[in-house]
Amino acid sequence: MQIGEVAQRVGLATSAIRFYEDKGLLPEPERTESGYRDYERGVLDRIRFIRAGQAVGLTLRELNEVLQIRDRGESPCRHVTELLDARIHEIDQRIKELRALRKDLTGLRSTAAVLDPADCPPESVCRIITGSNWFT
Amino acid sequence: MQIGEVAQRVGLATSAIRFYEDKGLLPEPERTESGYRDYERGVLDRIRFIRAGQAVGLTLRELNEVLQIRDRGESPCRHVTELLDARIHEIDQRIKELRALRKDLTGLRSTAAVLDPADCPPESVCRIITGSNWFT
DNA sequence: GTACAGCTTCAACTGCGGTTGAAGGTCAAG
DNA sequence: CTTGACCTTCAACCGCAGTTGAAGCTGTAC
Repeated sequence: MQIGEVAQRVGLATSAIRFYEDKGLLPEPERTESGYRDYERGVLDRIRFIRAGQAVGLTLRELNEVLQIRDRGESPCRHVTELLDARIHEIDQRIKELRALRKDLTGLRSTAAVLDPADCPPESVCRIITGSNWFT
Repeated sequence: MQIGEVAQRVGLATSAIRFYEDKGLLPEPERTESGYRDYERGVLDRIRFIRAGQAVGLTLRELNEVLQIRDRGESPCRHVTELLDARIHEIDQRIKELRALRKDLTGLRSTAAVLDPADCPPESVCRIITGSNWFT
C-alpha cells in the first residue's frame, strides 16, 4: 500500500504520515525498488490509535510512549490508565481556571456596561480592563 | 527611566519589553546620547494594561488593536466590550468541549478498570483507547 | 585601568503538530 | 514520448509569546 492510499484511508495528508514516521510513532516501512514507501495493513490501526489518542487530548509524545511499550511486547494498559487519570485531572483544573476567568470577564463586562467612556482617562488605556485590582 | 528599571517595576524581563516594542504595543522611547532607551513614567500604565489584558485571556494582537484605538485619540470601550463578549463566548465553548472530553475520558477510564490486559490484541495497540467507536 | 553591571542589536531557538515548496524521480495512460 | 499523478528528500514556515546567546558598547566603583 502506498502512502497516498494510507493517507486517504485514515483521512490524513501524506505529509502527516511522514511526520509521524519522523517522530518515531510509525515504523519505517518497506520500500519498493524505486524507493516508494510500501505499507502493511497494520499501519492503519496504528494510525487510528494515534488519532483516537489525539482526540482525547493526548500528545504525540505521550502516544509515542504508549507505542514504544507496545513495541517492546508489553501491555501499555497501566501506562494508559495513568495518562487518562492525569489528563482528567488536567481537564478539571482547566475547567476550574476557565470558570474563574469567566467570572472575571463577566465582572469586567458589567463594569463596562456602567462605565461612561468620557470618564476613561487615556493614560490607563482602558479602565474596563485596568480598573479592576483583582490582578497582581 | 532605563529599561531595567521599567522591567523591575512591572515584573517583566527586559527582553519582553523590547519584544512589546518590536510588536508595536509600546511606542519607541527616547534615547540617551549613548543610545539607551529612556522611558517616561506613562509606559508603566501601558505595560500594566497589557498584563491585565493578558490575564483575562486577550492576545497581544487584540491588545494592540485596543492600544491603536487609544493612540488615535478615540475611546476603545466599545471595542473592548466586544472583545470581552467574544472571549466569554469562546470560554463557554471551550468549557463545553472540555466537559464532553472529560465524559469520554471517564468512559475510557472505567473501560480500563474492567478490561483484562490479556484480552488486548497488540495490533490495535491499546483497546482502552481504540476500543471505543465514538470517534470518527 | 579594570572589573562588573547594564545596555545595544540581531538572529536563532523553544513546543506543538504539522504544512508548504523546491527540485527531482517513477509509473501508467494515451 | 509526453502528460499528469504520484512519489522522494530536505529545508523552511505557521502562530503564540517570548527567551537565549553572541558580540560589542557604556557607565560607575574601586
